[in-house]
Amino acid sequence: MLQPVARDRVVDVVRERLRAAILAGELAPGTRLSVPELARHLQVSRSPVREAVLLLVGEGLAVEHSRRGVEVARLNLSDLLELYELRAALEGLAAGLAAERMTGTDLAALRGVLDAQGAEALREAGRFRDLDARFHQIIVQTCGNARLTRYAELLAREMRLAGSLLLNTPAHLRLSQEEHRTIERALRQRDGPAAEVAMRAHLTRVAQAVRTYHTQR
Amino acid sequence: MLQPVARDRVVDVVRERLRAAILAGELAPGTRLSVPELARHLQVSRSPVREAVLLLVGEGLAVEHSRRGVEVARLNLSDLLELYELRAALEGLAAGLAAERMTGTDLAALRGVLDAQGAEALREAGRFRDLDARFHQIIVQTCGNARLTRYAELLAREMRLAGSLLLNTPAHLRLSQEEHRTIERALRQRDGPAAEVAMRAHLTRVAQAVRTYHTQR
DNA sequence: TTTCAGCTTGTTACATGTAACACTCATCAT
DNA sequence: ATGATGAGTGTTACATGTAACAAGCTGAAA
Repeated sequence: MLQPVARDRVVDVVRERLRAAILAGELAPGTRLSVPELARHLQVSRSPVREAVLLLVGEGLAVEHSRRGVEVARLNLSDLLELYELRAALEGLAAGLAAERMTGTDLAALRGVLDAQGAEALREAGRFRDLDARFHQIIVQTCGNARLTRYAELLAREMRLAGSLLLNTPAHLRLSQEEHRTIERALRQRDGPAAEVAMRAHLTRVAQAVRTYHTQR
Repeated sequence: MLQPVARDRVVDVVRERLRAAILAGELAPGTRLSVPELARHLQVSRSPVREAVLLLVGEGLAVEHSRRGVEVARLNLSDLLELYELRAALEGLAAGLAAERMTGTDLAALRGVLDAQGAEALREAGRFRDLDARFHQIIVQTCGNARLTRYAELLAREMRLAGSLLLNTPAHLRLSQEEHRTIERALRQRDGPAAEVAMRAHLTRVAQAVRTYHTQR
């Protein structure tokens, strides 16, 4: 049985490109997303660009000012704390559910991420963050609740807009990795409640670290 | 200081109209949302209709089939259970936060809803459901986490698409009302943890009721 | 200097044109 | 009957036209 081909639509390509550009920081928070300009750059007409931009607004990566255009979302400290608060609830739930549903493949993938992080040591913060994101993604993708997966991924992505508000010091990364190991252990033992608690504790602890770091300074 | 006027854009009007029509059941789940047809009916051009339809997809009220149009979302039992599971986590968090932030006005509004439900008795299920929705809405709107508010409202709305899967018998409504009272009490006493637990228990209990009702039958 | 009308520029929001596509149904060969 | 084929219809996806609008600038009046 062949899959229907479904060639990518222009709007999908544009959406991916814009998303990638935003998350890579090429389109920094606050940058105006001018539809005609983007259309010129991407060599397509304005229609699919307009749609793609509106989709980004729906994803929380951009904000719309009625009749005055769209700009890349700017996150302040309280936005970031909001996001952690939400992620703690959602991913806690996801981890609890995932504990019961994870396949051997999933567990191996999780293990792979942790090992890669170990090997990577703390050489490059960017790569480390990617693995961190992958760790969380695997869990929310195996939780079995499609909407939960979707929202958790949206929140995790949106969070990347916080840029310099995120903590990248070796000490913080190491601690996170430690907590990830605890979560992975609970998942491996199929202990749902423990996984849930560990995940929630992890994210609330990070939130707390962010808060104290940025308010005492 | 005057507010900027910000006349409604056509796309906003259309979005509201379509949303209302879907939630009222005038556009039943599964109905195709043909952009040209809707544009003709609403006497506007296709552009704002197309945008509005895509926004509804983003809200979860409609689903898109690439190159084959959009239709009003159809929810089955497992979708509904997913939604309850998510709402339990999100609104549990919201209730816990709201306990600390509710103003006297908010508490009075909550009380008002409960009283109105009492007066309404169980005469009309539709009206009763509206008050039920309002109860939950007040709480998520006072939680202080804007994103949490937004997602919780989206989920509550989406749930209304489940139509006949929802339980409307007097016994169920009465039990829900009872649980609402418990939640309200915890909020009034500013007991965050109790409010959180009560809210989560309420929604998981309803989910359980829905599950058993529709699987044993 | 301050302020404000008027011009300029670029955009948004909406309208409309159209090629490619997806469905239906009838027709025809097997 | 069954399945392939092609016409016909309506749609999506993309392109483009344009009025109303927002923001910035300039220069004249206060």
